[in-house]
Amino acid sequence: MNEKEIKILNNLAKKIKSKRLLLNLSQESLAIKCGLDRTYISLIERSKRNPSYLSLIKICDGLEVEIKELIG
Amino acid sequence: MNEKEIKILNNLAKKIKSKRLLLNLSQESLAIKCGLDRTYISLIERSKRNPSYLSLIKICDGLEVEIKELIG
DNA sequence: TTGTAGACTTAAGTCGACT
DNA sequence: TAGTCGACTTAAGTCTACA
Repeated sequence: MNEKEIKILNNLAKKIKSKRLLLNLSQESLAIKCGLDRTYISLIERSKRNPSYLSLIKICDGLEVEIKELIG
Repeated sequence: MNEKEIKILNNLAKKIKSKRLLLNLSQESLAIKCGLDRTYISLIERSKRNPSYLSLIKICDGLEVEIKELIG
């Protein structure tokens, strides 16, 4: 994983976390809405994981946003 | 993998393939541009794989499109 | 509430070879 | 040129538990 990729994941992480906080959701409640694991949400928000396309979509659903808002 | 998810991957696959053909690229030449394996491009175009976020970005780079064009 | 760690299962992604 | 297969390595994603 090179510098550019790390930056991309950092950017995604920040957006997910800020959207989650806007909704006043805990990592756990977001995880439940997404159908993903809480520890996994934690990893993503710290740029430790490169989520799959389908996982990204689940997270968008949980955050009630369009994918475009997370990756634009 | 449920029906909805299969549909999502089918949609992605179709868009990738059509963009690739627009550029007159073979799967192999796209794979080289992307830095991914040819057999993997083949799998994605047949909806057999759920690519990671970073892989999606590589594919967009190879296809010279914005991500929004593939997932919109 | 979140981070982290370890152990685990499944899937991503590579590679070589053949049709 | 593209599909497929098998074997392989790495990473995604889950789960329990604790600071």
